[in-house]
Amino acid sequence: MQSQAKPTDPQAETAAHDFVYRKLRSRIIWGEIAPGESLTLRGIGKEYSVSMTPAREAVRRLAAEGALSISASGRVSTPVLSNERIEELAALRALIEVELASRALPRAHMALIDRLQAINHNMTEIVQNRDAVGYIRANLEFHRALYLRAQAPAMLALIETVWLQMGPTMRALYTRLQRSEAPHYHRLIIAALKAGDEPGLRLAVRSDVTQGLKMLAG
Amino acid sequence: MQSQAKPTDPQAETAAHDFVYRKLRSRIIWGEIAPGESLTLRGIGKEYSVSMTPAREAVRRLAAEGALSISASGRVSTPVLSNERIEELAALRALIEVELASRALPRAHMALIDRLQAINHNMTEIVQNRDAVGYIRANLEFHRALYLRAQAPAMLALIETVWLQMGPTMRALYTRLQRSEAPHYHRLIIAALKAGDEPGLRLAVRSDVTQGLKMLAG
DNA sequence: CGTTGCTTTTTGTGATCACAAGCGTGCTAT
DNA sequence: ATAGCACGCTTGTGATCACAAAAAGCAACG
Repeated sequence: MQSQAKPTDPQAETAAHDFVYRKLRSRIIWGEIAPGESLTLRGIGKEYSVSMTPAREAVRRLAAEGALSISASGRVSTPVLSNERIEELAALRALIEVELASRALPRAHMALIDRLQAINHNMTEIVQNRDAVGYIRANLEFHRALYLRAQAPAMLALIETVWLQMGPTMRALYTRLQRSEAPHYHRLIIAALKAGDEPGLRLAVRSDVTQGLKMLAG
Repeated sequence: MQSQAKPTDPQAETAAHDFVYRKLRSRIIWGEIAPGESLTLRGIGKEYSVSMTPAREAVRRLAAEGALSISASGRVSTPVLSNERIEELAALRALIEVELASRALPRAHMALIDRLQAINHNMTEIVQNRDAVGYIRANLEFHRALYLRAQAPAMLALIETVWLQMGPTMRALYTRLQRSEAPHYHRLIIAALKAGDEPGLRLAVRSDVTQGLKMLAG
């Protein structure tokens, strides 16, 4: 029995390809998939109970965002980043995130600062549990919460594609590193926000973003 | 008679979906399609003699890059940008292109400067012919030639997606504007390159990129 | 004359299939 | 024992179809 097309909704709940896209995207951006790990369309389809068609569309979309790489023969895998590429992506993060933070600063209310502090507090616990995925997840949540205040959707979308590209590599980096404490630059960010200190905020964000890179080079 | 699959090559020449993607991408980035213009999968397929499948994949890829927007019901059209979004995209151009130019500077040979001058010279002719598409095309060629020297593929890829998003709107802007001369900031860029003047180069690029925006606001 | 209702057409979505290339495995020959 | 080759399985690609929803065209009514 082939029930053809979507049995119930068109894309009211969310289309199948979009559902698969979101699921995969989360796994990638949170570093749940190792760099260079390969995926198959049929495998993805089976995992989410859809046919190859929506799986293919989700994969194409992610590939367009740099979250997946497709070989010449069409094989799908998470990208393995060279050191040069990591440096570039970190530079992009520094460039764009500093701008976002700067734009968010005048709009930062107390509620935002409270939320950032709460997230940051959670991170100290996560770190003690040696939970790399949880760490990345909370870290992104921290940055996203801040940048949302910038009211700059295009910039936010762009920086998220950069995060996406770094996802698998970040996980490899963090598990190798085993941090012992929450990022202390986050506290500098919060302090600068409280003080309304723009230069300090820019520096703190830039430092936080490029800090991981130094460990890689060292 | 259904000849199923690709009759000759797998993706040796380039897969059908990739072919369609490239064609559409060119048309969009050069401003050959007006903002808000709508496309259909069957129409695209017919235009390039392929079925809906590769057309759909090309469209998804372009949508992921922001070159096309897809309505809640799945309808495909070129995006209509709000003024706020244009300002954001221009800010992103300024941010990233200044960085790219800066990285290209130490690598800029005489051959590059000659090429930039040649492109710029062509633009004066194109302007007199009132050829908006040709203008955008040459302008992008100018910038791309410069940024290629930066040896920063991730940054270049990112900025190209920004250009893509602005494509249709740029055309609307330039036809409305009817420039009378080639962009004079290009000459400042070339001069700064020759002199090895980094601050001057950064300022010239930033001015060139944000100049179009001012006309919009005025 | 405009508006509301229904019917027809258009359009995107997802499943399925045939096909070809990739890739690995195991066998054979030297 | 190792190198080369052939076979089979895996995997991506593209065409086609059935379906549902949205859009457009059309008619009848206020």
